[in-house]
Amino acid sequence: MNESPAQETDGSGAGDEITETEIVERIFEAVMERRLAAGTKLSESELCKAFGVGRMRIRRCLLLLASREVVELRENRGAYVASPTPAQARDVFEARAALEPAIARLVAERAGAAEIAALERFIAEEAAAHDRGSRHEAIRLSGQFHLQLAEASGNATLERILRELVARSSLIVAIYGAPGLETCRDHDHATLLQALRARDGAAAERLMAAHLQDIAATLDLSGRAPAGGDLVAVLSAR
Amino acid sequence: MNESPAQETDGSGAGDEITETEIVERIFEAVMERRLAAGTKLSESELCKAFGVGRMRIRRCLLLLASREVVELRENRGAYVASPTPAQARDVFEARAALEPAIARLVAERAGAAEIAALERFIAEEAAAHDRGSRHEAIRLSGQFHLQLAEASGNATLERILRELVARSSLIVAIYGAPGLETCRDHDHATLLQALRARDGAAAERLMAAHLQDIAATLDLSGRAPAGGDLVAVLSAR
DNA sequence: GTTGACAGGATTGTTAACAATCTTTTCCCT
DNA sequence: AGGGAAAAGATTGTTAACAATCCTGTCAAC
Repeated sequence: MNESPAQETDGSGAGDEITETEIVERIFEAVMERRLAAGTKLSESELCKAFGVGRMRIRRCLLLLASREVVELRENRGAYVASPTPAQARDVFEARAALEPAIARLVAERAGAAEIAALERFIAEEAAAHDRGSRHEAIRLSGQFHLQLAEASGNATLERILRELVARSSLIVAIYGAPGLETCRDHDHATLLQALRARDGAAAERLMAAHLQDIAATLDLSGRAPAGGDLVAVLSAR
Repeated sequence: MNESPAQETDGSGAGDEITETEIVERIFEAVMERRLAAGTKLSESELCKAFGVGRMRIRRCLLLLASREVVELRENRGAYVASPTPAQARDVFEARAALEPAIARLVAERAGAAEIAALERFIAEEAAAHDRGSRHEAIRLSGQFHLQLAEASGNATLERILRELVARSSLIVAIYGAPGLETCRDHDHATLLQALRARDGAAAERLMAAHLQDIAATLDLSGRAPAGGDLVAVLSAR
């Protein structure tokens, strides 16, 4: 119902080529910022037009996105933005609970002053967006903070893994989260940053664990998956 | 120099189709079992013949393997089994240090008796292979134990992530490990299993962390990456 | 004898057409 | 009028040919 999911800003000019990595990144961002909702169909021809590339390139991108479970590939049906099941939602937050406290500790112990300063600017933006009431911006920055932290850890593998988990978390919170609580509490981020500034790895680890648990606690995973779920179960429930 | 890297056992019969997931899995296993060494070229035509599928299918598989950094795709040069750099090696073991203790705790707290029994059988096989002196078998089972543990955690996301990390670890140990210490000490695995049987999550977590640290300690990451590395640096070193 | 360029062969990357499947519309029958 | 089957259209999956790049072996020049 919206316009093209992740459109080019330059009007299909015969300018420079876009890299497949950039396309994947663009779709990742669109998912994280909630411009692409779970279950949205990603038609090949539309994506070709949107990015101005051939079909093969798009198919490669969709395969890459599917390998990270951000999109779902259905046989002869096409690509759809993933709709995580309750079990998958639990898996994702369990994985984050394992990874992110360790990441926070790494950052506290080894990140440079410049990187921590960058995180501080980030939090300032986040708070400003929140006060300003720009919901999309707040959601974007909230997720981005976690990614920025992973980047500051200096571990490319952890960063890549977390990118996947954060994108999927965005879908999960949209589906199972309480309405209105779609962003991390910026206070949590600020407190965590204090521990980082103090180089207190143990505190950073603990605060991140608590922060993730708070987020997971706002989810209601009791029901069945809404999108793509069992229709008869949904209808027979009332 | 060897025969085909991961050959079909049924002689190219017009039997049943092989799935792309299975091809990826076969190559993953070949890497984990050291039948495919770091830097080995994976030519498309050879893989097509080996698995009896078209080129497109193979290219998709190579892209999936590249997305997990198990193979490296060089522009116009083809696909090669990845040769992790020292920095990547550090990243991989840092990620494992974050994930696997948490996995061990999950298994201790929630795995069924049947799954723990399966792990016990595994360790028995491992010890037998080790005593028997069948090195390949020992390496295979040693890595497989960690995967089996992830599977027993009941978390599909953690399992998938760890599969990637274990495969890459196999390459890393082959490159940077001390010769002869290419397998986990089976005693570590046995001790860990005791903690799992006792449902002692904290102990399992601690033992796994120590186990991974032991493995990482046997690596020598001081030099440059041998395969694909900077040749002048290697030569000017002596 | 060694170095450089050049041509031939092989391999990878891309494009386009074709085949198969799914979705939607239309039309006929009850 | 409602339901269902069949055809038309659209979308995805696959195959094959083409173009571009790289590697190898040969030959000439210094």
